[in-house]
Amino acid sequence: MADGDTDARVTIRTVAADAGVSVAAVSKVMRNAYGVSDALRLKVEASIERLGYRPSVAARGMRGRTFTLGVLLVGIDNPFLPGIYQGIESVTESAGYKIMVGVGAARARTEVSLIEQMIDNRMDGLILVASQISGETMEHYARQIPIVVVGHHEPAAQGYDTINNDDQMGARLAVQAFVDRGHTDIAFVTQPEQDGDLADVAPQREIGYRAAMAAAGLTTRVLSLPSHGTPRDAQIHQILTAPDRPRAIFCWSDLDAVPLLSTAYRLGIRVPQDLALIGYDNSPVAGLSMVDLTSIDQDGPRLGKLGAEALFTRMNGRSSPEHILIEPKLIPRGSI
Amino acid sequence: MADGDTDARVTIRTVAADAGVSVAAVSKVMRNAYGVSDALRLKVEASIERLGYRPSVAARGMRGRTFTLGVLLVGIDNPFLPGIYQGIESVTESAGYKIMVGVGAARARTEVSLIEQMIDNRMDGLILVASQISGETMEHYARQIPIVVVGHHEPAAQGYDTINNDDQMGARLAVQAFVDRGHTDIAFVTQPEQDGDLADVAPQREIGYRAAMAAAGLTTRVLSLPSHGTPRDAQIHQILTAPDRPRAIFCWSDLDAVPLLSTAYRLGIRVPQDLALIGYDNSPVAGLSMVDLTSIDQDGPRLGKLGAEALFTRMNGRSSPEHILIEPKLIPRGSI
DNA sequence: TGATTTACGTAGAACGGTGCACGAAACGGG
DNA sequence: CCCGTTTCGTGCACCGTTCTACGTAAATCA
Repeated sequence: MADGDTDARVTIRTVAADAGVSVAAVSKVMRNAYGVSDALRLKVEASIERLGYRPSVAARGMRGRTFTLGVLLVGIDNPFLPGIYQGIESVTESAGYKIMVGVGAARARTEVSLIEQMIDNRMDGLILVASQISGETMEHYARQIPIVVVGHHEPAAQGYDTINNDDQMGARLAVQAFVDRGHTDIAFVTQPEQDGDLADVAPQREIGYRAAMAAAGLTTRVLSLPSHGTPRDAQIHQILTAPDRPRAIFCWSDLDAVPLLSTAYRLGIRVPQDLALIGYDNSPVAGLSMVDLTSIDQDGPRLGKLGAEALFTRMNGRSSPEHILIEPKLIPRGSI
Repeated sequence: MADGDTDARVTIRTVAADAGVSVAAVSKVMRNAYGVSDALRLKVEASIERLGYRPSVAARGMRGRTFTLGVLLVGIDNPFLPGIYQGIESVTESAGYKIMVGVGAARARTEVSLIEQMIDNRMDGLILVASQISGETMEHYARQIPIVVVGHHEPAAQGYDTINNDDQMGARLAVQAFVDRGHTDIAFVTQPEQDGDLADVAPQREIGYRAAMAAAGLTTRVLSLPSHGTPRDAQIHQILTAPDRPRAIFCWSDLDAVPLLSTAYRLGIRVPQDLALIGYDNSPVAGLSMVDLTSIDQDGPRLGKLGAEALFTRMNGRSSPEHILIEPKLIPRGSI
């Protein structure tokens, strides 16, 4: 805590005057640049300490780096974000970088505006988590600032990197788990793709589901939960009360799998006897004993860590794209 | 989307040159300041549109306002934050302000550093949600930037505003609900206060609990979940397997009430027959049919909305502090 | 019609930093 | 002892805005 109660901002000039050196000298000490003697450094550091000086990120950003990274999250209530964030933070903290978060609310408009906001704040790099933005738009911004995308597939992207779990494999793991338990009537519940965008995780999981079902010689059945129109709860209710309700459901995300389970419970549908269920993301709720939902874990902390590391190498000049895929894992619980 | 593929940044000078006017004129148009003819405005706006110009927040911050607010959140996995955030956003969005979020990880050190980061980024105001920072430190920063605190009691604060639900009343509602159902053995489960700080919500709820118990002529019993040492799960396990396990528990937050319920379920303790439970925050999980946890709702969206509104009036010059308390509500469910 | 106001547009100095180019010592080799 | 290198520290031109002060032309008033 600064002991002074001075309201006037301490600037680099204040420090320079206090230490009896030039402004440039203080700047050099701050950036520990070349050409500073120990004597000078000590003097300046003493003044900085005494005055409680902090450089203005805004001013600094106009020429050099800000040592701030932007992280864009789809929302704030998505249970798989905390793990990723923590993974990112573990890397950036030790590197002395600060993080500012933008909350996208899953609307492309908002996300674009937040990306621009981050660029305008002169951040040094961006990590976009589960972004809804099109590959083309992304390339556009990637020319202005180093970008890494986590949780969105775009394997052909040139200007930025992508870090993902292998969603197709995750889907195969789920189908396989059902098949192993003798199921044949396995449906896939998903949210509809945004304007035909196969890059999102849900379509990827659907591809994996279809492939696995075909390999097992089973017929596919895809149920969609449109984001507009009837409320999500009603849609889920409809799926569960339909006369041809599937015996097993692989749900694209715990985000919908948990409400699905909750509704089943309310309807008196026994799980797993009447309905077997597998979700995706292995959210904390899935692990509660009264929920006990089998789910595919994609190791969020690892994704975040890899994302941050990729961003750093890119910020340090790498220009060839990097597209990493890690292996998901099935966490078996009582719902199958 | 800008159609050009120019990597060079479009600055105010580019626009000025393109429109054939001075830099100051463009600035005036941007801020719709006084002394701009329609002809000039049109010319400039056309250029802005054509070039896809966006002012640099960083540069702008060096003299005027940035139209950016900082929101500091305790964590990212806390279920009562989304509501508050949404409430804040509903106000700021229509006012044309952008939001940048800082994630504090419930560590005072990190929070302070994020506040400084936000000041250094020249944000126009700050909303701190459930911050752990001491009142004294807060006053210090409040002299540098308008601050509103949500979810932390400091009714005597001079330099900043606080917005809260009435945590003492919330606790009374919980105790009353138990008493109405004939309970007498009612314990309060809480996390220990950080360095004797009574300003936090948990101690406030404890005060309310003690008062309500005294009013009902019952003896209090407070069980603490220390954040260090044994893991949270083990502590909960211990409380539930103790020979003198309470018949009813009022838990300071759903954050702990849900795991409590989960462990009870695993141990075969029947709820509410063997154990009645009330949480706080009415998190989405509490409403799931297999959880069905009674909880105190504090109307997060309203807290957020009031917080943002208070911040705006403060940014517009109000200097007298404002301390708002709203009424919480009990949401009865199957756990009592 | 001349004086005064009003409206518009422009220079140019901030703002708080960075980083290049340069000069002055100090150093060291021949 | 002279001259080329280093090593330090400084002056100054940026970065992209805002905003005050000012000049000029048009409009209003007497």
